[in-house]
Amino acid sequence: MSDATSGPDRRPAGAAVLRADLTDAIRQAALAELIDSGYARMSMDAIARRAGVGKAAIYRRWASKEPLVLEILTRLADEAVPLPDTGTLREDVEGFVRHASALRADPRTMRVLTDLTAEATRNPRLAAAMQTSAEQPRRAAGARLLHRAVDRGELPADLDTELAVDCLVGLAYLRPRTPWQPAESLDDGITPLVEVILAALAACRRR
Amino acid sequence: MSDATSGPDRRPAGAAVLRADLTDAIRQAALAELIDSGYARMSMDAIARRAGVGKAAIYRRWASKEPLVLEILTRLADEAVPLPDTGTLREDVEGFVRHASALRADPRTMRVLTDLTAEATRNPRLAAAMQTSAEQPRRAAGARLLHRAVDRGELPADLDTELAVDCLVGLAYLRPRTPWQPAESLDDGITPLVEVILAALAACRRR
DNA sequence: CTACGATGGAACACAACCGTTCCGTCTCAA
DNA sequence: TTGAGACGGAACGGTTGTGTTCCATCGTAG
Repeated sequence: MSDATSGPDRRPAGAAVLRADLTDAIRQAALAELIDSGYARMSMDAIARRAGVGKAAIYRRWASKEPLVLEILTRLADEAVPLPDTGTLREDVEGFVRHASALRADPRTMRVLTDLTAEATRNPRLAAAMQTSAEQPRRAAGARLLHRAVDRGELPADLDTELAVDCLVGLAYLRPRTPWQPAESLDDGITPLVEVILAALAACRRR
Repeated sequence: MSDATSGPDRRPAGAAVLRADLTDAIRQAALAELIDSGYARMSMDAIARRAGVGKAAIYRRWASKEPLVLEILTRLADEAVPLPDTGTLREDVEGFVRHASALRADPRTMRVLTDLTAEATRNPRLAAAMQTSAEQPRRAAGARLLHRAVDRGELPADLDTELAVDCLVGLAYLRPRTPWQPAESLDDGITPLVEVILAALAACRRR
């Protein structure tokens, strides 16, 4: 079948091309299903139904659920991580914490995040994608934020960057990882938390 | 059927009682399935197969998968949280961190933890059970540890306990929540982490 | 204009799971 | 000794999912 049209004069053929709008509708429906049902429970039938397409249209583009989800995850990650750069460590940290608590306030994000984290436990490809797409950009943003502070002399020159990033990310994203119950208006609690983070960062010295 | 044997002289009947060893075998098999497949994918058939019992034996004890898992979770939680009490804050914290990093080193625990966390996003009963069984005991242990330190004067009297518990639990369990990749021998990294936690705790003052 | 090929929709065969129901057997409280 | 009832095992009907295949239709590159 592969060379059915081959011959002395290969006519590369007429038209009919994957419609980009459908490709997009499928991606959107898949994300919605992922949010509603989670990775394990989401079904190709439901995606097709939701997108208003035939299942064939999906399988023409992706071999199965996994590559579809991986692509969605990668695309989501490409939406940049806003990196605060206010000129002072305190305000940068505050921006970082605010962004984290905004994540927590969004149940859709929470579901996808915890869901894929769990799934990554059993799926190495997904784990790699999560690390690349979710963890690394945030750690990188944190690291840049810290380096600037070191340059300004707001943090010790012998800062243990790895440990400091752990602390920054860990404390800022602490609550987003425990989905039990309502996103209390963290605005109240942000200032003391920033204070604590600053104290912790100052203690992250090498050796 | 409920009063088929009722009458003037209700004979409370003969014998045949749920066999405790089977009940236990089922619980064990269910936990194994939960670890291997996760909540969403685990099936009653697989549990029965694994336990070497008929499905009827399971449904005689639990109405469905949910109450079965809830019971298992509750029982696991009853295995006490070891609460270090060494007499100094530093050593208590170190014990706390060690226990957390031991959890991370155990892939079975990691899978169940992340899995049920994700599931809790969609199942309020499970969320409540997780909070009661997983979160509260650890927070309570942390709070007691902190109160002792305050009494000894190792922490300020106006300690914001809630925030401090957040920091302690958050920093100690940071890595256990991101399952990507190998449990690096945290023994190396424990001392600096303890140092950071101590600094953070000291900064958790009220107002 | 033409014909290539993607389209939505439907149906396919196959598998897994659920929760129930039926067996014939065996255990144990009364 | 008796009989209520739990036991393993098997099968049930119904539902849901997967990935494939067929169709008549329609948009479009050549």
